[in-house]
Amino acid sequence: MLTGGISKQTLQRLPTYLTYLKSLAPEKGRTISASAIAAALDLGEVQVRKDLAAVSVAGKPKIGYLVSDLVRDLEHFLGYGTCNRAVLAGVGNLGLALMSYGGFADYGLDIVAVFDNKGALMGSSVDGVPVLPVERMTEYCRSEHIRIGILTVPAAAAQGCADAMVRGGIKAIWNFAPVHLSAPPGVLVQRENMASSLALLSYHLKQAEQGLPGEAK
Amino acid sequence: MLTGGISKQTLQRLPTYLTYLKSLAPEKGRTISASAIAAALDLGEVQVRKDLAAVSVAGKPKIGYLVSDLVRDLEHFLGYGTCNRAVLAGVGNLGLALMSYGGFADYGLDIVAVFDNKGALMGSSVDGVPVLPVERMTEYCRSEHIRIGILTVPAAAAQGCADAMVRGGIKAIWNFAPVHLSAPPGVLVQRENMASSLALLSYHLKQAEQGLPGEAK
DNA sequence: TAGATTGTTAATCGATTAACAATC
DNA sequence: TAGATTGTTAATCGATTAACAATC
Repeated sequence: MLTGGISKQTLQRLPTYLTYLKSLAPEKGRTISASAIAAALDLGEVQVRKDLAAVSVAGKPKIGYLVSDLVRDLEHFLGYGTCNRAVLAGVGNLGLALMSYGGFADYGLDIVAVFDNKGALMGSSVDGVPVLPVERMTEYCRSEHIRIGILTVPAAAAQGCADAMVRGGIKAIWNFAPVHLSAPPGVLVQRENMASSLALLSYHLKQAEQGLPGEAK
Repeated sequence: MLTGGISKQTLQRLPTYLTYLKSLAPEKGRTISASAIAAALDLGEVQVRKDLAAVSVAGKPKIGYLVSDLVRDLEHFLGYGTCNRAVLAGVGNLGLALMSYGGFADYGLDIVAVFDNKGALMGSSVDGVPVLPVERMTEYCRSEHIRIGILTVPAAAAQGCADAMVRGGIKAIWNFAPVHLSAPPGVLVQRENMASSLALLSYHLKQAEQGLPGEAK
């Protein structure tokens, strides 16, 4: 359980509810039951009710939830209104992909500067965001009060980059580099671990193979 | 617990151990203790021992683990030797990023064809991998016995693409599109959920803010 | 031998699920 | 009212951690 009484798992499911609810045809006054949401997202219905109860007061017995209220409460809880400014380090393929990917603006994330050490890029801009030399990152973060850093540099450069971010006052690092980073207490490192996901996929295949012809369960 | 007696969490940690062990200077006969690994990766030492015991016979009291044995056992368990051929659908920024990202070949993944519906791309190739029209994906997967599909198409196209993959006999889908996908039993959908990660980051910031000036914990 | 370190068994913790009470 | 649906309290399940036994 995190501070504030909401579990990590619940928190991670909230954006999924929101995306689903927003994908529904926006009829005025439209309602939906927890069971319908659960069926659409392959979740338990009690779990859906518990998750929603944590962020919304909306549910009405016999009727369900007013979709528009739920969307409003989820967006408010997740802070999709308030913009979090972020910097990104490492303007390679992955960095560029993230900048163009689905508009993080929808999620309240605003990438305001990107940093790299390839001289050729300096002074240029990507999607209207300036590209600056990494040496200036700490100073930039401090003076602009940036609190989120996104790391898409190679593994070998990641810890150094993270340290520079921490010195600049950054409190949350989204790490795409394939290494474990250490950071002082109070700084959250959220790792996007591609290798972990891949491990699940390939283990599943191995099991399915060996499990045949019996049910793969 | 998955089939085969290893928990999902353990499985997800294994690649992290492997990456860490490989990052060590490769001295012949080098050993390492569970406590040292735990300290380096911010894990509990009992957890490390339990995880390693699930995949390796290597540990010796008073001495620790022989790094080279551990690397060998982890690679074997994770199937990094045996190549899993995969197709990727959606040659946008993210698709390109994944193809160039850190060489998935190291993880036993081999992207052998990519699919898109932008006419301009047809017949061309990316990193030596041919770009084909999506209409041919099902047939291609079936005839080439592909079992892994990577989805980097826009949300609106994702379910249709996944269905085409399933018809082609694919058994594991790595989904980067921001939607929940449904798939028949026996087909694993592993979602890379960027919005979930962002939710953790921004919640952490919100808490840190409100928690001040007290300790953020 | 004594001590460091592994591996296992038992206890704790947290999250999910089931049963039920509340209510529109 | 009766029935559908929410929300909560209790039970279950799984993973982590603590205590301890084994061993080089």
